[in-house]
Amino acid sequence: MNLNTVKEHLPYLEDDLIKEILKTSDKVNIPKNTVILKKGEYVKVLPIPLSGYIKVLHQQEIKDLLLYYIQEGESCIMSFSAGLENGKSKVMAIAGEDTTAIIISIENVKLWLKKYPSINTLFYKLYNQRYQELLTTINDIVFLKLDERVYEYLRNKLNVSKTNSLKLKHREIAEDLGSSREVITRVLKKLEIENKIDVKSGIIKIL
Amino acid sequence: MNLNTVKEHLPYLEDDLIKEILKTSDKVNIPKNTVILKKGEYVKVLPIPLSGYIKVLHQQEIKDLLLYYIQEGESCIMSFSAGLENGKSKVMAIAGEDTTAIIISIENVKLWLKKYPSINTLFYKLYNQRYQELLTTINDIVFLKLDERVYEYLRNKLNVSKTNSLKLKHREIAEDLGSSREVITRVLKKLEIENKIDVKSGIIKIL
DNA sequence: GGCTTTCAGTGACTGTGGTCACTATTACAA
DNA sequence: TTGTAATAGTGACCACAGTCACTGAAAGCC
Repeated sequence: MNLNTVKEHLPYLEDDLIKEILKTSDKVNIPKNTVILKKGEYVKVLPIPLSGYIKVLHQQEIKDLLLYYIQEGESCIMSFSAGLENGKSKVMAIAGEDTTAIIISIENVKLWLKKYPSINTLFYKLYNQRYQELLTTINDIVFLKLDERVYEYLRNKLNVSKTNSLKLKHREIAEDLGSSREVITRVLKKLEIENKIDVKSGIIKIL
Repeated sequence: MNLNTVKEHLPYLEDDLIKEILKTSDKVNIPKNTVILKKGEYVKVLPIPLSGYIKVLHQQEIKDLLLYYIQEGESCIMSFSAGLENGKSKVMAIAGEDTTAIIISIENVKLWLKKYPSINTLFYKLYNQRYQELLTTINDIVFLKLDERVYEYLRNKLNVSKTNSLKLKHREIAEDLGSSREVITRVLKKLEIENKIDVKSGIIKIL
């Protein structure tokens, strides 16, 4: 892994900092569906995906709810603040597909915050982005009906996975949206009849 | 307004910074229900309440939805990031009661970020707090039934207003929760029957 | 006092989406 | 190929909460 590869994903950071990140951090492969962080765990590291993406879920006893995706060059900034205060995570993070990521220790981030103030700018940017995404999530939940929510979910997922079709189990969609399988089946059928999506042998396309 | 008064509310900041805040920022009185920031407006100042509180709402065409309160010594950190990037606000801020606040210009904050790195720590703390509150809000919306949501809303409101009873119109509750008046009437009656609250001539107490 | 406006209370009705119970289909391994 | 598990599809049912159309009660004002 060289400087330019990382720079491509993290254009906001200065070279010295990237060098230091490379020196002290590991690059790891995370298979799809690996749990990276559980609710209640102490946050000790910060993963930054270079390929693939990470799903961040709100975790309740019974149901989960997808909050947002962490994509290339981003980071779960929210667990970072938890990390800074030695706090426990309130969310769960799972690899959405096979993902390669840089793993940075919170301790190092603390050092870099002092040495490289530019990192603050990046963090504020990321905070802002996450906040926007959370607002969108709230908006969808409160104001959209389930069929619209499913549609938005599919569009978003297509965007994040950089493909033009999705192979998803109804079960998965239901879990991400905090709904139930049968209902998703119904909704998908409805969307198909309305010519908003196309489903052929389990592969969903948006029209 | 002297250094100690402010220090009391903002214990994380160093004296020099507080002095500079005092020198360059105004203290203003904001009457209840004054709109401080609308959705879509550019964020130019950062209000920090010294007494009273500010309600932050998600604003949709028809309905609003209460996101959280900004209390003494806190700040709407989320509009701050919007401010940093010259962005527009995604939320609406209203004085929840008669409020006194320090008004800091974003331009000054930008300067101070470089001069006083300690402000970053404070901001991360606040970011984290807002994030937690948003998560709680999402949680309540998705997983709680309306009666439980109303109950949590009342408890929270009591906390924020530092009183032990609330004089609220059903209308107001409905607006904050994105529901409708009649439904709130029904729910309050139910909560009363269940001995969770007590309502006497429009004044609500929690039991 | 009466008059008007605002707020609260109530019953009837409805749509959405969650649950249950079951069948049909597909995928895959022995 | 057949058996088994996983996934999808479907109809019946129901609870929650939103809407409508009112009536009743309080509050404010001349």
